[in-house]
Amino acid sequence: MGRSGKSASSRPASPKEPLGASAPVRPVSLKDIASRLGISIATVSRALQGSTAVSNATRERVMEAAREMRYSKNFIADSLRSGTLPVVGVIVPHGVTLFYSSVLDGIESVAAREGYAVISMNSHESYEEECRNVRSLAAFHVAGVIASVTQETEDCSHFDALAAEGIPVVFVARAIGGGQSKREGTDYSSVTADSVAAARRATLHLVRQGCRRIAILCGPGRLRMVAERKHGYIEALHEAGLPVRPDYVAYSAIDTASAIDVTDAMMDLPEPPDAILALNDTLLFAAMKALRRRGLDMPRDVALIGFSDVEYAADVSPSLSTIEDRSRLMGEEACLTLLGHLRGNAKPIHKVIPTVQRIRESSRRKME
Amino acid sequence: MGRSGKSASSRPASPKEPLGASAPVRPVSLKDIASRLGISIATVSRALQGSTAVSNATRERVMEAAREMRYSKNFIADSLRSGTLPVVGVIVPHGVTLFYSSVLDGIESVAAREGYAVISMNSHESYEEECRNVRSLAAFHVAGVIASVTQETEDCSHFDALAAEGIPVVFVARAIGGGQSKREGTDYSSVTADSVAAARRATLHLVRQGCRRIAILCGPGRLRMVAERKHGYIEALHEAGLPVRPDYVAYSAIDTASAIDVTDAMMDLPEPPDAILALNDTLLFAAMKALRRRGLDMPRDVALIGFSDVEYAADVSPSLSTIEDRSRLMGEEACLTLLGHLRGNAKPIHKVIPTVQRIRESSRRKME
DNA sequence: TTGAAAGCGCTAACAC
DNA sequence: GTGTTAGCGCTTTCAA
Repeated sequence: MGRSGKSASSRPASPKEPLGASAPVRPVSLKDIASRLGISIATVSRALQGSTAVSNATRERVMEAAREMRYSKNFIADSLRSGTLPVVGVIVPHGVTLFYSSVLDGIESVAAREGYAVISMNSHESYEEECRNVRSLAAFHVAGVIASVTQETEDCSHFDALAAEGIPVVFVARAIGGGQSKREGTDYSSVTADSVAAARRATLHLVRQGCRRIAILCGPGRLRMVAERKHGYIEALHEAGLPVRPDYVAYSAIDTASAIDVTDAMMDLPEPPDAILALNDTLLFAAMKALRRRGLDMPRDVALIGFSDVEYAADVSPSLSTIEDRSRLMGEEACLTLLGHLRGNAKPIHKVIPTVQRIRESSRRKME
Repeated sequence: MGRSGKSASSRPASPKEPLGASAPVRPVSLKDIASRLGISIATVSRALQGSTAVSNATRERVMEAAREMRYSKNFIADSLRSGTLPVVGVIVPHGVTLFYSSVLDGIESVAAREGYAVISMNSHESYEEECRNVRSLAAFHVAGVIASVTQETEDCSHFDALAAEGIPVVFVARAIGGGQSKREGTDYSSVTADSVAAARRATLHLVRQGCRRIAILCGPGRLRMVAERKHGYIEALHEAGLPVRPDYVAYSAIDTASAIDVTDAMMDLPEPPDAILALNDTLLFAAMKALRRRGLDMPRDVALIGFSDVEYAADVSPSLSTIEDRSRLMGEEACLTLLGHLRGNAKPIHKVIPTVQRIRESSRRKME
């Protein structure tokens, strides 16, 4: 455990604390208030809870003493009884992205409003670490968990341990199975983006711009989200009566260099694409760079649009058309869903959040 | 409190739980193991701690039973005794930036390694909220706190309440007073960027590129960091024998539209700048946009460099020269410093982290 | 209206 | 080597 609280708990009351490290003093407890007022701990507890079973006079005295002594309730003691901390646990696959930090922000704001704190953990896209995180949160007896699974995660059985202890789980952004395709295991609530619709709409936009050879630039990943976006793309091509060409469906590792290579390879085809739909911001910016290097004009030679939450997409030249996930909203909704479960609603809920499409210079050939 | 744990704790054991919400069961405790094995709770506790005062046979039996019964230690009970949770509290002024999310990531990785979880709170640049956050963390009895103060925060006395309870505090990225200018209050540890050196180096780089009319584009904010960066800029001008012209020191709100206006105003001067140093990424990208709109070439007409952690700065045209804070490292160092305090080191430590300068097309006129 | 006491899970001091 | 017990701070019966 590496607990060092030890040193603080066994406060040796050393006479000469170095520097401003003023002697650690036990925070005031109900006992302190009680003994000061010469009444019982139970009465103090009741008064502080605003119970009507306490005389006004007593309550007043207690309240004032508490204020004066700067009493603050010890959640831990409380939690030992109730079995859970007023804390929402969050697991994200990688924290250092605008997307996840705003999901987190959304969760946090709703949680804070309801008196819950947020413990967040990072699985770094590792299934093993995700399992560790789940165990940690269980050990902390958090009230509930919101998670975005890793790319490696193929089933959610490791979350069942939480459910077994009565800790509700909500998946956000990345879910597994869920929706209709419920499998043997527990069905968990989820809040996800409407990926199919988003990709379909973006593709149809490109069609309306006059593009006929529309490519899609995907990351790797077995994520449902990727499959859904591809599905929306294909759906749109069908609707438009355009063929689905395998050589226009490209996969790249999620780094700039790889994505540039993959884009170059597509543009080297005998019939290169006249539009690209990139599935995330790294791919989007890399595609832009690759096209510019080849001296191609966007959107004239190739129209470009991609999923991205990077605000600076609007500032570059050409400004980039993007599809934004409403990440903060997704966090908020996930937390609201969790709070619902915490209040007793046991039925899983599946929320689908629409995306926002921002058409900018990189894909606009004509006014729509 | 809005505690809904209630429902979970008073588990009504309703016979027909809807769906997979398997009946919430109290997690196994030492007591369960003890009674199963017919030994005392204390022995189980000792065995699990690997105490030598237990026979190997007993230890084995306990270990196996624990594994089998999927026992996991209840931190809360433990913490009720020790007075603190194995949790590091973090307060950031706004979570939704690459900078703070990587600081957080750095903190988290070090904390996790030592068995600590991380509770993060967002002050949204509001002094009042920061105070609330501090109180919450105190109420949670976190082991220690790492904070980045808001722009409004002018002193740290609200953190003294933590120190008074023996909860160590470390400031990261944004500190107050500190260093030499210690004031009456407690002196807290800090981990900050070497802002003076960073701005000085960037300015000297511009000088070496042949720029003589170097402007600085600042955000508002009374942050020490801003003052330091400006100081480094001025220092460099002095060194280079260049005058400090007040009309080249511009202030803008931190949004693209304002920054574009401010940049335009500078470029409308009779003697417009031939270089701009932007103090954050919003200002940097906005300046780029403004200059491009005026048909100015970067770096020929105006050399541009700015503080930024946005990786896509490398992908735009011209690629942008940047000064990056080593945000993740700052988080790691802050957490290490905190752990040091947790282990008993009471002396405040002030770490200064150097920045990384990446010269790209927007400011490179010649090889250096 | 108030108090006394039990108990949440765990550790540590003190028996034996 | 193992058991017994007290106690961390709080809420909640049960009595008075």
